[in-house]
Amino acid sequence: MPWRTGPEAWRAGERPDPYRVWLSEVMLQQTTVAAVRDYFRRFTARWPDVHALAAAADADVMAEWAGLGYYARARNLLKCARVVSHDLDGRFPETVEELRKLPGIGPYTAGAIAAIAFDAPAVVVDGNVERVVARIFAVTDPLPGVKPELTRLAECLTPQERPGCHAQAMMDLGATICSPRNPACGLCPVRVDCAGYDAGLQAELPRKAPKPEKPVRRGFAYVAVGPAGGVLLERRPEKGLLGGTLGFPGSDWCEAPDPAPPFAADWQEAGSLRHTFTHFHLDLTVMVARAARPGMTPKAQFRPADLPTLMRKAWNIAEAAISSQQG
DNA sequence: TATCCGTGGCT
DNA sequence: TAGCCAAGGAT
Repeated sequence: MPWRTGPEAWRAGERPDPYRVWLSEVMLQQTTVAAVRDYFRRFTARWPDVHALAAAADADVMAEWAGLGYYARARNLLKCARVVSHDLDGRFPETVEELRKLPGIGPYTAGAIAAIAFDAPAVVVDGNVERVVARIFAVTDPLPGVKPELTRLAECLTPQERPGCHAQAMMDLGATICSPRNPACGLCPVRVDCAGYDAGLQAELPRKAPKPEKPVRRGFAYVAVGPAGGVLLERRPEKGLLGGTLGFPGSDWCEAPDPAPPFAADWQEAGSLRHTFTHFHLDLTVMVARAARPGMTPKAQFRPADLPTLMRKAWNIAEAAISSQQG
């Protein structure tokens, strides 16, 4: 993501490709640059422009996104690519208002695309900017309630001149020097204007409302392996947790689930794992059986990397159990 | 306005 | 190593 490495990439006057800006900003929602980098490279290599992505099969995009999380982003990414490709002649809108109408583009992403790709005077407020602004103005009220105030203050700082450069600089400052813990105030170019630093509050801003604790749910997953090494997979419903991703059949996830084998077989317990989602912990018991079933994915076409992380963990446990059974 | 969405890195 | 933490959009 060249335009995220610093202002050098577009100081010469060239603008980054809106398709790449959009793709990277969607990937960067709730996700670090380090986690995104390889995914971005693979997506742009495989689908170099919005028309190519719009023409991709849903399953291919979901497989390429596997492991990155928040799978609604991948579904909305495809919807958005198809609108831009088919209805907008492959051109992304240049205003925040029009960008906001596209699937998966909210206030932050619309502002980021407008500012970075089109150098529009958009107000771009992500978590980094919220932190920088809270510190500069020593805002002590907690998020998320104080977010509108932080947005207003960020707006005051946005210049008419080179707004894209400013947006980029604010996010870079937050991502590097003005970090969540142990901010490097000694290196900070705006320390002399920072009320948070003056008050000695920089490390504890922005304040956040306490989060509710996560309940523990339990569940069973069933990994059936055929004589030739095929596995039984199913695609999850479009909506809800891990929506649209591939996985193993299983039980409900709740406080006390009933076992729910997809068919009768000699199911053996292979092990269990804990996986933490946004709002609960899941203790998953992995069951395995040797069995031939119609509709199995052949061994040669099964790539664990195409699964979301939870199911990849389940596969690792199942595979270890099966290979030790074989001796 | 509140709740639902994953993951990986850090401590 | 287990828990904590960071961080946008949709509904």
